[in-house]
Amino acid sequence: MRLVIATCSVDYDGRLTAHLPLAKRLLLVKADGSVLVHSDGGSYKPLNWMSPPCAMAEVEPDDLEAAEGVAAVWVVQHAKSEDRLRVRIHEVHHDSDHELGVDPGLVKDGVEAHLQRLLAEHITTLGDGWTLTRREYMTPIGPVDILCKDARGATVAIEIKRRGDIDGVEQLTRYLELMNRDPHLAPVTGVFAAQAIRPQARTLAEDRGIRCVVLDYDALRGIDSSEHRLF
Amino acid sequence: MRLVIATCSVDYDGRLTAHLPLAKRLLLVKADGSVLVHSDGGSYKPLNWMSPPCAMAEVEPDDLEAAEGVAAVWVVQHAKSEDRLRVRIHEVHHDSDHELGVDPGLVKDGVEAHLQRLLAEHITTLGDGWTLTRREYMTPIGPVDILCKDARGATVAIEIKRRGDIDGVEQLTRYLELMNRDPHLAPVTGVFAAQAIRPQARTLAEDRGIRCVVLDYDALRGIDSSEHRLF
DNA sequence: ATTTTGATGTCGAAA
DNA sequence: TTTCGACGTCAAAAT
Repeated sequence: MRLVIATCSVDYDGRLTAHLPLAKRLLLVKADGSVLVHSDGGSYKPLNWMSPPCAMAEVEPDDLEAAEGVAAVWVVQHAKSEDRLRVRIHEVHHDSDHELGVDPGLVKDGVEAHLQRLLAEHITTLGDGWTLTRREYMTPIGPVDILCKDARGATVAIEIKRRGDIDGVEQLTRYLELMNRDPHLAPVTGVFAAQAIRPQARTLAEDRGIRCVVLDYDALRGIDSSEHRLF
Repeated sequence: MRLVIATCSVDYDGRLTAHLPLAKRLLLVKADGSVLVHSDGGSYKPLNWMSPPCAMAEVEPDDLEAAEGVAAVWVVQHAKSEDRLRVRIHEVHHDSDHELGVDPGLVKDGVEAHLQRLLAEHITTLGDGWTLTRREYMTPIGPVDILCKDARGATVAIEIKRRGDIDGVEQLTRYLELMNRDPHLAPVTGVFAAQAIRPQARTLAEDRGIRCVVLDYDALRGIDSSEHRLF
């Protein structure tokens, strides 16, 4: 990985045409030849870039560029398309190279899916005598996370979110409206379960007669006997 | 902008939970406090990151971390949510700081918009006697780029793309189907106009009776008297 | 290999 | 401020 801080202008031509006026920026050249142009702000998206597979070549500035003070020109050409990037470097403030090796990669915990599985396996945490009917119960407008029955045998639909927000309550409400129109299922009550429930979401849910449950991920995981240290 | 090459592990906790095992990576700290973690490959998207507004604080490793060889810990906390990033640094291989200043920002040439304006102003390039009805003609499923009439007075819908691809033909087809169900408009024919049209897209379009037109941007701009060197 | 779907999407414009 | 759609979307899963 090569890191260059340089005063430069950049032109991209491909699916669109874009231009970056002369300014001081970070140029990041990765081992696969891809190039990122970053400014000191904004989001993680570079101002301009070239994705792999591509090749970076340093060429001599032409007469016009030389006259404008361009010291070096990078041409980055995509291998499979006509996309290309032209970086005109006026001044280099920093230039260093670093050997990084292959990255082991990101591990994403599917928290919502995991919560659903844990809660389904321990449905009695919602109340004694509760029984699981099924997970991912399909309806015409999408799957209900968990369908179960309470101690009295009444049907309950559960919506699970990592963060309990208004839109999750709205989603559960739509399911409940639909299911309560089905005489085989009605009456169906709702449970809104999340690791954290925002006050507005709680207010809305309770106003609609939906019970709110805050899930303790670690506690659920703790009582899960099948959890024998997977990683 | 601070550039650090370090052997580190990273944990993100927020909308999801994610973990990066110990490896040598680039840590990029921007002036606004945002942090990007990049490996030497992949796309322009970092392995992990924190978007502004956020604050980065360097804290002492706890006993457990110290025992594992952690030399320093960065905690990056988002200002408006519970999202946080924890970077455990084992070894620093490079650390440099650079003053970049404010970036003048990206200039995107709105080529498609420009093409639309130019073609609307020179609609007769499609045929003598053709007349413009309007640009951005609204339908319930979106705006038709240009609506016009041919020499015989029949309505024509034009879809304009920089690159003529299958999906552009599908889009125009949807418009034509809809408009031809309207007795006030029907019959409506279609023109698919682009700077370059892929063979598959041309085949599909012509199979559906849609005329394909390759636009010459420079020629259209050349005949445009209003184009008096804007930049 | 191709299509569809989700994203810590991001980003900008319109309402 | 919120909503909506497009993106140089990208990337993974499903077909």
